[in-house]
Amino acid sequence: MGLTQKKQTRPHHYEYPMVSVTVDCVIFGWDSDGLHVLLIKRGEAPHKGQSALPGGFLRSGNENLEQAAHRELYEETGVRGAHLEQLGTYGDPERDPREEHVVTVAYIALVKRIDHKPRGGTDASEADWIPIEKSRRIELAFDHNTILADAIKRLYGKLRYDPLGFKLLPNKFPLRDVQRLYETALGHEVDKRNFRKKLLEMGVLEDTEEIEADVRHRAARLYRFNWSAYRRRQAEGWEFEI
Amino acid sequence: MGLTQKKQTRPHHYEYPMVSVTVDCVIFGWDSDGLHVLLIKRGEAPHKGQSALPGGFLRSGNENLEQAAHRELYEETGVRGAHLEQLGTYGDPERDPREEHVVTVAYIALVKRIDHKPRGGTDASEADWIPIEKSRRIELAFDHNTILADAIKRLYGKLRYDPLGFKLLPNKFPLRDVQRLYETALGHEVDKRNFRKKLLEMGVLEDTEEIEADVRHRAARLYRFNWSAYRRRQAEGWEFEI
DNA sequence: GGGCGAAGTGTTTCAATCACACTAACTGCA
DNA sequence: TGCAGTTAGTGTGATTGAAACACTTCGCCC
Repeated sequence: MGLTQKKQTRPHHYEYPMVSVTVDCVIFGWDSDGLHVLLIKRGEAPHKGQSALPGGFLRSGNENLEQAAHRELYEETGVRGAHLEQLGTYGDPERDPREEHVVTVAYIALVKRIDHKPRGGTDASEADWIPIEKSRRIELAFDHNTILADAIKRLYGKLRYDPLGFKLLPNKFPLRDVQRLYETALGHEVDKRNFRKKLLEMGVLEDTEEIEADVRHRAARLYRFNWSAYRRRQAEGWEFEI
Repeated sequence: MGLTQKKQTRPHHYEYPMVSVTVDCVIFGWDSDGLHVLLIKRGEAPHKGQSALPGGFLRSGNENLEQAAHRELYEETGVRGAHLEQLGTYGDPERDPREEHVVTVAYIALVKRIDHKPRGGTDASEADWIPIEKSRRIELAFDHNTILADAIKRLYGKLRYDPLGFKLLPNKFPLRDVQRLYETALGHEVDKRNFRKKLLEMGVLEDTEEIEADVRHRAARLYRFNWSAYRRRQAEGWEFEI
């Protein structure tokens, strides 16, 4: 298909202005210092120089929405193969100052931060990991503050009954980090013993028999999330829940 | 704005074919004989004559997505003021056989069936309530089987922790109907005594002191869902859950 | 080797859930 | 009018899961 133009007949609604479709990504990353979101500085108008969610136009006819999200993710931030899920679609006619009506499909992306040092892409002059609470106070381009708030709400809500959090943590992690992530999502502290007991009794964490390095205190054991054990238990009717 | 054309500049992606945006609605309705979904028979190509979800093109520039969904709902089925929530967006280039790339934003609509006798609109030669399990076996136009399946899954999942079900039931209902609705959603039977106890202890149902009429057995008391009591409890941190 | 910081570990109490069966009310028909 | 049929309405005890709670172990650093 490539750059070939399709015939542009529009039988039902030729009387309405053109629509453009973009995809935007809310990219979450975790490190020992908390949950972060990846924001870019816009390199082009509109809102040039302002912080924004990475995203761009759908290459219509050539790709589906999820492919577009993966592509934009890579082009703007160098992130590949992230876990992606659709958040929602934002289509207020006034949400984008450009001439045409721009409807955007927002995705949540979860990446293991350790694998992804951000880099700017063509559209983005820079990309930076911003701590989640700080990100809420930055004035973003378009309606990206709304999208970001919706994404955080969705992520926090979903973590409780979906082991999505392990897409954020590195492959091997101490239980402490799992607990911190859940404390962030739940908005309150949890009891260490109860938390560890519950988590380990699920039977989906594997002890790697390794311990963390380069810490200046007693080193913790590292665990790994066993996705196939998880799917097996799930198939038997069990459900993950924190 | 109306029919005025906006200038059709497309700075970033002029090399790609035109995109059209539609909205489609999965309209759920309940009656004593179970959960139903409203389907239309398409009056126009493509897929003329085939069953489909009601929907149509976004009047770009003039309305936002939710307004479009409300409008299509009314135009095609006569349903007004339904509870609407966005389900997701489907954008595979091959999902619609028409020339342009048609991206559709799907909505879930919950209506009190008693208020809405279906009628066909301009695009639809007829609209009919179809029992939910039967609807899954009908071959629908476009990718509407996928959308319908996603909608059912979402509805069933959400009913458990959101009192959404009461948007489907009439204003006054016997507890039996609530139980039936939840049994449908959960996929298994529940114990009557435990169910009633849990529901009533929430303090969000009001006894109307009326009983149902025209039944050939002992008539049940009718209850009403008290939305303001619900919001009050919710504001105190309580959460609805079945 | 003593102090610091975080890891790791069980038991008891309390609250929620689950399992379970009979009587009451109304209708329709003989 | 009473009997059969159908659904409404009601409480208790057993089991399970959740919550509260504090001390010892380990390794590093000075």
